[in-house]
Amino acid sequence: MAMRRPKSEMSPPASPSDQRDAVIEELQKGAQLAESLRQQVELIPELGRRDAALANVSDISTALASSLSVLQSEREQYGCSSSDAATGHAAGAFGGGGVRARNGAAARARKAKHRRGTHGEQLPIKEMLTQTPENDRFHWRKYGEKKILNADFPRLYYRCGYSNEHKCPAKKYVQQQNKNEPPMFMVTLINDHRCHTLFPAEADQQPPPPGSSGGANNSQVLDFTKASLSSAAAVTRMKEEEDVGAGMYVTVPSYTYDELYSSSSLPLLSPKEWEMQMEINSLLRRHSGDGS
DNA sequence: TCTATTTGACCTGC
DNA sequence: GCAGGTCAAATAGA
Repeated sequence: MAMRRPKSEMSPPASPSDQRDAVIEELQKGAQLAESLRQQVELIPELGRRDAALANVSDISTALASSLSVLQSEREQYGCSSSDAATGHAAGAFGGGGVRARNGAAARARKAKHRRGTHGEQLPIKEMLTQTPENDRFHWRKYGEKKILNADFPRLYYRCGYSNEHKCPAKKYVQQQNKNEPPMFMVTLINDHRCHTLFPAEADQQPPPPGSSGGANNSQVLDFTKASLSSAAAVTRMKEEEDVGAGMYVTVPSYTYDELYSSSSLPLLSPKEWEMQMEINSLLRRHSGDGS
């Protein structure tokens, strides 16, 4: 599946390094917004809501840090400025920068291997650092675990839970990066899902496809989609969001407040918190849409 | 009984 | 030959 990046949304011509610097700058602004949001969220009196909101903010920060990290590695790859203190600082502030640097060689080797398909074509790969590797709305089935050289933690291998019945090629590698509380995980997604149509609004009332996890004991089956989202609008928006973010894996919801929270199982943000999160999302969306 | 997970063996690319 | 990725039999749990 080809990356979707409408040309009509592209920025006016600019050198790649200029565009990259602009994106870095905007991401840093986003990081500052996320930090402001975190401070506000900490004032929420209800413990449950506060923790849930903090987790959301943490995810946003992680996505931003991951994006910054990707851009920084691109800079190095293209021989631009050898160091970027601001970027490094921002990434480090979220706890992922150093870890990523330490495992950079392994990641590059992994990427190089997977970019070649059976006929030498490049495979779509997305990487991100996150504290919640399971929370990406898809249904995954674990098929392997491997101790990786010079890594403190084993790598876990997942494939789409509908890989058989719908020939969905999506795979996901998850590797814990540190012993922090909560720990950070490097998530590598390979291939796009072809099973989007499995999650229409009515999916809530339908049993899983034949042969799938009808009686899942679900200790490792990661399926948040059907439980989390029930409105057709939200599901449609989710897919649009994935399309926009395909080039730079930043999965941040962009539904309206009422739309998403009409479903019951998601942690709640106040309208004000929601507004701030949407502002961050628009930054991310703008640059994932026109960045190169 | 059925389905998912675990884990050692095997395969593949470098 | 090594390391990473995948397979598949054994196992666990609902």
